[in-house]
Amino acid sequence: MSLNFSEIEKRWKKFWEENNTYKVEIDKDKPKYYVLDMFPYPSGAGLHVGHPLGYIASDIYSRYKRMSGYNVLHPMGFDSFGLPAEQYAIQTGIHPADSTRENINRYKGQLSNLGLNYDWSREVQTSDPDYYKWTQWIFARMFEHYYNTKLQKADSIDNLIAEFENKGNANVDAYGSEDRIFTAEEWKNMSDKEKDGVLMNYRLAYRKVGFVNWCEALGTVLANDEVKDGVSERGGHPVVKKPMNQWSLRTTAYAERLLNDMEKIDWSESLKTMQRNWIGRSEGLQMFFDLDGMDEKLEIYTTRPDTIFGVTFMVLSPEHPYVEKLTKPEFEKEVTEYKKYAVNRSEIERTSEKKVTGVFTGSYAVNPLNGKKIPVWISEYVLMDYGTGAIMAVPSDDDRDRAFAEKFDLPIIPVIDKSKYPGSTSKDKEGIMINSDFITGMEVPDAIRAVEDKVESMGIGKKQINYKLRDANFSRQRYWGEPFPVIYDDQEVAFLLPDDELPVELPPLNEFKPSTDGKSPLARNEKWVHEYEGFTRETDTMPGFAGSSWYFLRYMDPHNDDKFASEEALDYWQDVDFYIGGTEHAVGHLMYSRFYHKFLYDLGLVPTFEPFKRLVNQGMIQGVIEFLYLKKDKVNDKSVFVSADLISKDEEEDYAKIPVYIGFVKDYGSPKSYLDKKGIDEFRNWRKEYIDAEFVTSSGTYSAGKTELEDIKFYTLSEIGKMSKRYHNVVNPDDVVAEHGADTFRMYEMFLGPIEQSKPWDTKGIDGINKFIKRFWSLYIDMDDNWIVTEEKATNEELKILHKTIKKVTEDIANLSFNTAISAMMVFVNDAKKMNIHKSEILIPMIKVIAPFAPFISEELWHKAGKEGSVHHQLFPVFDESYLKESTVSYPISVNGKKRGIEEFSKDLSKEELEKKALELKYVQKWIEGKNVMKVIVVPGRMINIVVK
RNA sequence: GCCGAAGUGGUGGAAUUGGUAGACACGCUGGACUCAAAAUCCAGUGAUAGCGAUAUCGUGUGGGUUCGAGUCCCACCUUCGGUACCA
Repeated sequence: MSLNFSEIEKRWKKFWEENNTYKVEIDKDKPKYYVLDMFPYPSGAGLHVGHPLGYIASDIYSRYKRMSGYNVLHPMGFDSFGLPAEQYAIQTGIHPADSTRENINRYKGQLSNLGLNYDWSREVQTSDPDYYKWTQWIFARMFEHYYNTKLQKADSIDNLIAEFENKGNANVDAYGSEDRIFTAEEWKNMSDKEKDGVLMNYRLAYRKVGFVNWCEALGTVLANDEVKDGVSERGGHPVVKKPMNQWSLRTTAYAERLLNDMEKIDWSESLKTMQRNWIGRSEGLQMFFDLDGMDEKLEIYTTRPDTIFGVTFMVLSPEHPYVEKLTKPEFEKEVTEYKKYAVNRSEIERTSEKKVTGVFTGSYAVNPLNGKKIPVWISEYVLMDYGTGAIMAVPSDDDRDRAFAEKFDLPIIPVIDKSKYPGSTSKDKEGIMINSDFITGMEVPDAIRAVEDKVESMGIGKKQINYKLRDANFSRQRYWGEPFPVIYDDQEVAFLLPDDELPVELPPLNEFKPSTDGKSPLARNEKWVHEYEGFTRETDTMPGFAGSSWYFLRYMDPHNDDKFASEEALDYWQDVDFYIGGTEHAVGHLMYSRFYHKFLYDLGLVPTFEPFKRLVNQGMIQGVIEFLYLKKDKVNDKSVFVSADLISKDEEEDYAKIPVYIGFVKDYGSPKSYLDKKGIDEFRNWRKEYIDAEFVTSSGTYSAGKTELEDIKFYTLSEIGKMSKRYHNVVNPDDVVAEHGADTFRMYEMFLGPIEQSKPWDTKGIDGINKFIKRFWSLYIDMDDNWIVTEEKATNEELKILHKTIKKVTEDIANLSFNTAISAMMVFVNDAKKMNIHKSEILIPMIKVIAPFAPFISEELWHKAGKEGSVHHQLFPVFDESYLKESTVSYPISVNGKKRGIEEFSKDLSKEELEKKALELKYVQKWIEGKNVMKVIVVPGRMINIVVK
C-alpha cells in the first residue's frame, strides 16, 4: 500500500531530467569509461521485451562504473536510415522522415520508462543531416585515399598520382585491382576518363561494376533479404543478377590488419572465430594452365599444389570471361542453357543444394607439370568472386570435385596415401604422395613446398595469400539513405563536392518508388540531379552501415559542426570500453566499424586502432509461438482443426499451422498448452473466418460453437522463436512496466539467466522479484508508511551479512552475472527479515548496492532517508574482508568419495588434527569398520576424504 | 556437411582452480491469519524404499582418468545458434 511504483517512477524521472543527473562532460580529474549499446533501428513495431535485455545490462554496468568513481559516457541514438521506413512510405505516402521521427519518439518513451541512464543530450540519429554530413565527409576521405602496402596504411591519392607521373605504376606500393602496367609517359598521355578509371582501381572508396538483384516484374533492385529461393519475396517474381556501376569500399586492403589486431582485444573466442572465418585467409598458389589451341592461359588458385598430379579436369564458374571462347560449337547449346540456368539461381541456392550440375565446354587445358590434356567444364559450384573463378579439380582429394567426377564419369587418380594417418580427412594436409612424379614419396607439407618452388621457377605462377573477404558494396538504389557527395561530368568522371558544401541533403520527393530502369528514386528529381551546370549527381545512396560504422565516435562530441569530434573529446574518451549488442551483428557491423576506425586511425583522426575494447553479445529473448493444426483440405466445406495430441509426425504435412494469440492459450509455452472452451471461442471470434470451424479433440468434437464437453482441452503446438507481429506473440515492455513497475521488470529480465544466453520470455517468475522488492522496501518502511530505520549500532553478525552481500554483488557485476547478484540480494533480504534488521548502518549501504539494479526505489529510499542529491552519484560500498572471516569451517566428511556427514572444525586445525578428528567420528567408525584405511585426503578449508579397502 | 555453444528437479537457473549437486526464484503441498478471498507469514518439496534415523540412485548416453568428475579425456545422441560447394 505504501509502495506506489508508478508515482515513484514519475517523480524520479522528472527529477533526473531536471537535474541533468545523467549528463556527462569531459572531466580530466576522473578516469573515463565508455559503455555503449548497439543503437536500434526504430521500427514501426516498437520495442519488445527482448530489446531491453542488453540495455538493462549496460545500464546496470554503467551505473556501477559511475558509482565506482568513473566519468561514464553512456549514450543512445538511432540507426534511422533503412528500408522499412522507405517501404512504408511507398505504401502510405508518408515521408520516411515523418514516420521515423514518430517511431523514435515512441522508442524514447519506452526506453525512458525503463529508467535507463542515457545522456540524451548526446543523442545521434544517422538520418539527421548534421550527422550524415560527417558520414559523407568520411566517404570523401576514403575516395581521396589509397592503401599504401609499404607503409601498411591509407595514404593520399595525390601521392600515388605523383608516383605515376614520375615512374608509372610498375613498382608502386599500392593495394588495388589495376592489372595494366603503364609508364609515366603513358600515364601522362591518358585522357581524364582513363586516369579516373585507373585511380578507381586504387581508391579506398571506388566505383566498379557490381551485380544487383534485379527483378524485372517489380522493376526494381532488391536487397538480399527481399529475395527468397530465387524469386522476390513480394509477389514471387523471378530475380536475376544485373550488372550495374556501384560504389565499393576496399575493405580487403585491411584484411590482414582486421585479422591480426583481433589478438589485442577482449572479445569472446567464438566471436573472433566468426570474424576470422569471414575474413577467411588462405595461403596458396596462383598459377597458369595452358589452354589447348589458344593463346590465353587459364589462371587458377589452389591451396593444395601437392595434388597437382591428381588433376583430371578443370572447372570454371559459368560467369568466367573465358567461357565463351572455350566453348566449342557442338557444346554451345548446353553451355548457353547452363549459363541461363545459373544466372537465374540466387547465390544461396547455388551454394546450398547438394545436387551436382555442370557442362563440358569441349576444350582442354594442359597440366604444366606433366603435359597432360584435361577437359574444361563449367559448374555453378565454382564462384566467380572467390579466387580466380576457376579451379583445378582433384577428385581424389576434394569432396566436391569427387562428387562431380562421379556424376560425370571423370577419372580419379589417387595421389595421397593416408594409410599412416587414420581418421585423416581430405581437408587435412597430411599423408604421403603417390603417383606424383618428382614429389612421390614426400610428406604432404614438403610436397606443397616442392610444387610451389617448381611452379615459381618455371615462371608460371607464384605463392599468394587469398581472402574470402570481399570489398563492401556501398551503393543502394534507394531513397532513405545518405546521398553521395559526388557529381559526374559528361565523361562520367567522378568528382567530390567540396567539404564546405556538406551535407548534401536528401532532396524532397513525393514518390518513393524506385524508377523503372533500376535507378534510385533520387533520379526522379531532375532539378536536383542537374543542379551543377554540366554535371550530373550520383543518385544512389549509401548503405545502412555507412552511418552505423562510426556513430560511437560522434557521441563523444555530437554537436560539433567543424569536426566529426574534437581532438579534445577524442583524446579524452578514446574508444569504447564496453560494447554490448546482439549476435546478429557479430560479423557485418563489427567488421565495418573496425574497418572505418582503422581508416580514421591511419589518417590520425582517432587515437586507437580498434574501436571496441571489450564486447559482449547478449542472448535473444524469444517468444513462445502457439499454433493450431488446421487440415489443409476442408471437410464438408468446413475448416477442421485437430488437437495436437492426435497428430503423429508423419501426418504433420497434411496440416497447416495457424498461429494463435498466446493470450488465448492456457499453459502456453509448455508441451501441454491447450485451448479450453473459452479459448476456442476467443479464437473463433478473433479469426472470424473460422467461426464455424470444427475442433477435434480426443474426448470429443467442438463444432460450430457447440460442444457438450465443458472441460474440453484442445492441445496446441508450442514453438520457440522470434517475437514478431506475425506470430501474435510480441510483449511490450510498457505493459509489463505498468503492471509490475520498472524496477521489477529490470530485475526480472536480469534474473532470468546469464546475459549471453537466449531464453524464451515468460512472466511466470516475475512475482518472485516483486515480492523481493516489497520485502526490501519493508526493511525501511512499515505498513503505515513510517520510516523505521534506526541508528542503533550494528552487530558483527549483521555487518557480516552486509559485507558478504557487497562482495558478491561487486564481483558478479564485474562478471556480468546479474542473475546471481540479484539472488545474493534476495539472500540478504531473507536474512535481514529473519534477524529483524532495521539499522541504518546496514541498510543505507544496501540502498547503494541495489541502486544500479533498481534505480527508482533506491532513489526514493535515499531521499526518504533524508539524503541529498542522487543515490546514483554516491560511491558504491566497498566490502571489508575483516567482517567476512570465519572461525570455523564446515567440512564434508567422505568415505571413499561418498559424503557421510558434515562437521564444523576450527579453521586453525592442522591437516593431522583434522585427520585424527575425522577418524574418531562415530559414523566414520561405522563405515571403516573391518576395513583398512588406505589414506586420508585432507584439503584444508575444503573437505576430508577417507579411503578404505 | 562443417564450425560454435549447450544438455542439471515439475520450471527458470546456481555450483572460482576437479572438492557438500540443486543456491536463489517460480510452481506445487500443508499450515497460520480471514466470515471468505487476495496479500502476508511459517513449514515441506530431486527420485525410490522406509513411520523414522537412514540407505540406494541421480547433472543427455556409454566408457575412461582420479582418493574424488556437472566440471577433465574419448566415443555417441539431442537441441539451439552460425555458416557454406571458398578451391
